[in-house]
Amino acid sequence: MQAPEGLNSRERILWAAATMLGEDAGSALSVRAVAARAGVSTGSLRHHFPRQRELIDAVLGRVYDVVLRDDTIGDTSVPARERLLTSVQRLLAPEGPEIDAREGWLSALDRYAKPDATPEAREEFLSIERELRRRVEVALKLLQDEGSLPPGDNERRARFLLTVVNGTSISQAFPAPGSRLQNEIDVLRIAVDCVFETKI
Amino acid sequence: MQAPEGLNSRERILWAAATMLGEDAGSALSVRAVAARAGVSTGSLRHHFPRQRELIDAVLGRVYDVVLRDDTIGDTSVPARERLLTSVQRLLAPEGPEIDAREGWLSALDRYAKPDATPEAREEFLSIERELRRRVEVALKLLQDEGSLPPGDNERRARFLLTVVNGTSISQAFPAPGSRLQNEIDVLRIAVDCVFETKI
DNA sequence: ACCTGAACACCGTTCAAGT
DNA sequence: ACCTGAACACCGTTCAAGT
Repeated sequence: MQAPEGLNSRERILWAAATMLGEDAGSALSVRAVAARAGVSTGSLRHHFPRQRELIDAVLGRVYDVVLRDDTIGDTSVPARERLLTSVQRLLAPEGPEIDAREGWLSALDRYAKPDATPEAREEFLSIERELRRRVEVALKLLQDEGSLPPGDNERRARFLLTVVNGTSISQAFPAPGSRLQNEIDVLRIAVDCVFETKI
Repeated sequence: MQAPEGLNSRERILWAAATMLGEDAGSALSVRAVAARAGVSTGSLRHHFPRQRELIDAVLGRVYDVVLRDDTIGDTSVPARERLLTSVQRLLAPEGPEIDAREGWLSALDRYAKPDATPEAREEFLSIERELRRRVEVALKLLQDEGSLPPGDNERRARFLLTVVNGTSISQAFPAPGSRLQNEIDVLRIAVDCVFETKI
């Protein structure tokens, strides 16, 4: 596979990395692999993205922009609590054609949580987490500006909510007998209530 | 540093790996580093531990034999909130200088979350989770009987707290730059506050 | 069986050199 | 500014060869 013509190097690199994210779990975003698919040298890649993490952050930022574009966090006809709940639920199971099940949080976890995972894989996981936390924080700020959420430390709140999402994803990974989905939504609801009701 | 004499190669390797776990997070367990400290060749290391994961599993298995026992949940001289916090913290990170909960959790996830994991392995993971949830529930009941915790659904509370613990363990597994431990305790504290302050 | 060390195929990063 | 490709210092794994 080769990058489409008419794109500058930076765009070709991002395109190459994005296509590789969609492929099977084994294909990590190595400098050489991305550079080859983009049709540029490793040096050029490094010129645009001095560290590997910057490349990964850039491509994930773009991918998540597409996936989470239609966020209904601003729909004031729905109670703020429900909107936040929907928002964090979405982090748990991203939908849409660009991201199939492989790219979901669970597979990311499965892919990166191995003891012998490379430091690069861990970096990639961390940048996904950063991106998600950023989005939760944006949602919280919106609700706060709107007056629906009491003033508080949104960075701390976001960290808390994302931790609960993480924990819920483990429950998803190991479905227990019984109505698991219900349990998971229930736990998320507790966390959202916590954000609204306790002083954080 | 060099491995103590009078140990066979396998033991020297495990000793070397164990000492490296105790050092700062940056020092990964690379084949060459462990072999060098153990005073053996990489080939010898590979003879005893054909894959890197087997080495890591082996050293963690040994290290995890040292686990917590004394639970101070009943010590009424300490505020109930602090006792619950300590209790759930303990689930997360069994203490001791040589223990690294991070790697332990990772290897657990790897063992049980793989697609080709046996049903027995998943069952084992689920039973560990059940056991932990049971412990949390017992702690909650104790605090409730004592009058420190408002009446509520302890089963639901326990499920919530364990989910947070799970999520926190992911954060531990992928330590972000900054004071990670502080952040994790902070998140647990929010969850414990939530249990005490909101109606669950 | 146990051990050696070279070799292989990767990795991220750096850098002198070109345009 | 943008790009090249070699070089450096790592990785885990394999393997013919020794004892």
